[in-house]
Amino acid sequence: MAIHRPLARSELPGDTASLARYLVGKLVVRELPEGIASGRIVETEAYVTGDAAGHGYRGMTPRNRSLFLEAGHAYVYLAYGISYMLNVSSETPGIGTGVLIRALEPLEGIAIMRLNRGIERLRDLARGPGRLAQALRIDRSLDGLDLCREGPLWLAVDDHQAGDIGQGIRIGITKDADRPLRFYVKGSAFVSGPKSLNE
DNA sequence: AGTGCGATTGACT
DNA sequence: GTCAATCGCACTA
Repeated sequence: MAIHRPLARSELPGDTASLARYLVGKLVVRELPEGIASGRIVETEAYVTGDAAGHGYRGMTPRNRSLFLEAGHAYVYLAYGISYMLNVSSETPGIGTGVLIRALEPLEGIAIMRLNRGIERLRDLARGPGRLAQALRIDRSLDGLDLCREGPLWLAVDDHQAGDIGQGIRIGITKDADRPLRFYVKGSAFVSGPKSLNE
């Protein structure tokens, strides 16, 4: 497998929804003591300015401060006391917006991911934000990390041709639930969510 | 200091 | 299909 070139901060689209679409087809690369684990992003969601569903909606707090970093930093939080969620901060410093990475197509380090998840089935290793974080052993210790440079976790380009990208409503939220801010690779078996939303 | 609630998952009917 | 698990944290007082 070729060396992974990190995404340059300068090439990230400036607005959150555009970044969410842009990240579909890019790579998430995780360096672990056992080796590299990586996957292709197949599903994202944007949490934009003025969005009641966004964690930055009510201003900065100890939990969400990473969301207010300049674009390309990790915001990791624990959902439902059970699952960690990986987000990429977007826009300019002081703006609390970001992109949730919801699903990956596993590429490298699949054996590592299987161990981290405790399951075998390839399709379920990183299909869903909590599963993805578990597969890559992502937790709050990675919160605030710069994802535009090599390190324990980063984003990289992929020369693979991305398939058609669909757009629709986000999963699992109750506020501002009708906004079409979810992006996914049409027809991918590695996308989460109900079949009716993945066509 | 107390309370209620999730950007989910997996187990179960 | 339904539903409980589980806990950090934002919010109220």
